[in-house]
Amino acid sequence: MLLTQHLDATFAALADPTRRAIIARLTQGEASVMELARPFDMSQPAISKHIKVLEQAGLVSRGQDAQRRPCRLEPKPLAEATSWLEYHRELFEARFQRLDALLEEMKAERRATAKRKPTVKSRKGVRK
Amino acid sequence: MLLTQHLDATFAALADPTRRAIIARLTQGEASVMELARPFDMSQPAISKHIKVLEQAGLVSRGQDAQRRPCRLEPKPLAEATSWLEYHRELFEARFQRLDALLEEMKAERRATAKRKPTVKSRKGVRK
DNA sequence: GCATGACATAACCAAAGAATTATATAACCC
DNA sequence: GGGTTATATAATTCTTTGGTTATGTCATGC
Repeated sequence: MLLTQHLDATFAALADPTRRAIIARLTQGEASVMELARPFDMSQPAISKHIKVLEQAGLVSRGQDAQRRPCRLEPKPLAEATSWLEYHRELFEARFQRLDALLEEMKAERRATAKRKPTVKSRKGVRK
Repeated sequence: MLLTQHLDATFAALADPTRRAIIARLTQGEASVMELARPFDMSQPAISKHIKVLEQAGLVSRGQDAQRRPCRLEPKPLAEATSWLEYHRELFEARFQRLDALLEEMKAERRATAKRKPTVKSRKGVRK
């Protein structure tokens, strides 16, 4: 599967509060479906479905322990999601620093050429 | 709004490839709806809807420039999402380190009490 | 004032998602 | 083997989502 589809599945899985709570629980170690279901006011099949979503997104994998199917957290998709966010946040920050630099530059420029002519029209929204 | 609802909205917004592409574009600076729409084989209203989703999640805010409504990226929701992921990844890692320690401990124990009696039943899936 | 360009809104549709209840499966325990 | 426990699957319902086309709005520029 492509990275973009991974991310689709991962972010979609993370978009549900029940599923995030399940993930949070699983950071503390493996748990069976029943254990995961306990805190929620929700039917067992509903929890099973949530787990299936997490599993299909690769966020969770499962073992076998008698009748139990213990769930454990898989770090990779979380890492991919984090990585996407970090990467774009950095791009954005970099842009901001360039903007800062540009603003400084413009300020200097303005000092140099002060009051040559009035600005034509004030436009809100800085455009590239 | 509660943090959990923020996260619902943010992750849901991030779960769509078109919206992630829009975000990626916006790391490079503001853009109008038309500019954002250009790369996609999709109607303008479709893009407007995606932007509305991003806006309602707080990921994007908009200015006014004549008839244009330039979009810019808002870093806060991205930061919140990243923070949630980082936090839980750390919890998970910590757990892993404890598990490592435990495994070491058990290994030592096993060396000390070697072959006292055979294990009762092999159970797959480590339970807490 | 009127045509144009940029965008939003409305009405609609198909597909996906989140829940339910009822039922099946499958391993254990006596 | 039969009851119990853990979990999965099926059928159903309701809502949300992601797209469409058609139309409305509003600022601009001639």
